[in-house]
Amino acid sequence: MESDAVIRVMLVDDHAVVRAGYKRFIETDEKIRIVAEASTGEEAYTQLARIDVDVIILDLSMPGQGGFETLRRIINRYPKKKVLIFSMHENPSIARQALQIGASGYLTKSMDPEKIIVAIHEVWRGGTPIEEGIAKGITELDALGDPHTGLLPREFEIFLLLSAGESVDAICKKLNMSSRTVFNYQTTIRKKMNLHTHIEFNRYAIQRGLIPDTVNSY
Amino acid sequence: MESDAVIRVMLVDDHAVVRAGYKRFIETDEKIRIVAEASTGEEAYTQLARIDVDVIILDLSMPGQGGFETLRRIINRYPKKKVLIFSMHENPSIARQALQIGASGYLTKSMDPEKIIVAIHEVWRGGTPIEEGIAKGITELDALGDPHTGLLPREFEIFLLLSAGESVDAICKKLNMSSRTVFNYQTTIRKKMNLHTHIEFNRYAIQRGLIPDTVNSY
DNA sequence: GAGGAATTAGGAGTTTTTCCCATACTCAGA
DNA sequence: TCTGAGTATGGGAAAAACTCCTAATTCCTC
Repeated sequence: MESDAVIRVMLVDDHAVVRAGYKRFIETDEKIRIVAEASTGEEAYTQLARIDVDVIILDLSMPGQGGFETLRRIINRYPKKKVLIFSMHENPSIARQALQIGASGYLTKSMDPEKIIVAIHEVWRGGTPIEEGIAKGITELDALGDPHTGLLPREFEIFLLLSAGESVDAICKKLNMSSRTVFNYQTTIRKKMNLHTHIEFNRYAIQRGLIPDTVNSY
Repeated sequence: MESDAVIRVMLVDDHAVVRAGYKRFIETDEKIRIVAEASTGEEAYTQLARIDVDVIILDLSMPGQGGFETLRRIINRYPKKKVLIFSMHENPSIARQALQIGASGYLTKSMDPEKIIVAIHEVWRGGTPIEEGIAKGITELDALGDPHTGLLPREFEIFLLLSAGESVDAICKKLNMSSRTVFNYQTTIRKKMNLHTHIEFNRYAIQRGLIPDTVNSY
């Protein structure tokens, strides 16, 4: 990787409008070229087999197999590639989990557009650009130790899905795993967090901003 | 309003990157001009006092006073202005609510970028552009009516308890009845109301104010 | 490359839930 | 008073959801 080579970037975001938007923006830097785009995790994964990219810019909230699962698979199969999370979630717990899985950076959609370009360069140099507010939040979280911070990455992921009201069936389809596994995760989550019903899951998650409040947040 | 005048548009979206993105895109149509931008509802409202705009493109999910509240205020103070909702939520009941408050259209971020421009023109001509899938969902919702009015008194009572997060066990103790009975009620409620999980029970009940919102009520 | 953490899942048993009844009570109207 | 529609209650049997224990596999780290 020579320092003056062009960085080949893939954009993964399910909102075509949004993607089209920041694509133009990013391309104003001539050291960066968008060589691939995808609107689902599956599509992204397929494209990676054909197209050689350096940095993947990944939105976490996507239909189908979600952003976390996509991240996990990409990291697994292509450990050398840099995945830069570009999410609308301002939540440190989410960022923390993504970084733990192996993301190389975490940006939010509310940040200054200019900084995305800077971050792409930084990530390609081996850095880990994280939005300031988020970074601060993560260290605070680490200091506090909420019950959910004791969950393993996979447990946390399943916890979020359950909290959002997804059925075990839907989850095991989404993550391609046996229902037994999901049931087992559910049980350990219940024990670790001392939450009993799905409604309690939901309340907990909403209270900490881990999922949006479907009832009131619009 | 002459038909060949330029349409003055304001963008309200808390994600700067996203806004910057579709701003460029929309401006490729020379009949439309972005004359104002805001990243919060409050900011949008303030700007409206100074800047004359025809169409407001409003994202629903925003921090602070949410999108709904912003919509309500704008409609209230400036009933002549067209507000076009541009949301990532594919949910018909959300769209229904927004239109009921007075929005002039509902688009989602997953739709084809080209169509936004078409929709802006349509809204300015007095139309009500609504994404196809969403429109279909709304008519389905309207056809259904308020499902909980079809519950028998006892069913409704148990529905409320379940919605509040009480377990079947707790309910059968509280009401002095066999757990089988409560289970049976639960099943018929699920069928009558077409709600599957307890989280859905909870959301439904909170949305209609049938129970207090434990998460946000303090 | 041994040890530990994380992920996945099977077996076996328990609990919850559905589905299809049956019974009993109430109350309005013939 | 009888009748029948609507409501309230729950049993039996089967299915689905769930728990708990154990184990294989991979992956990471020292």
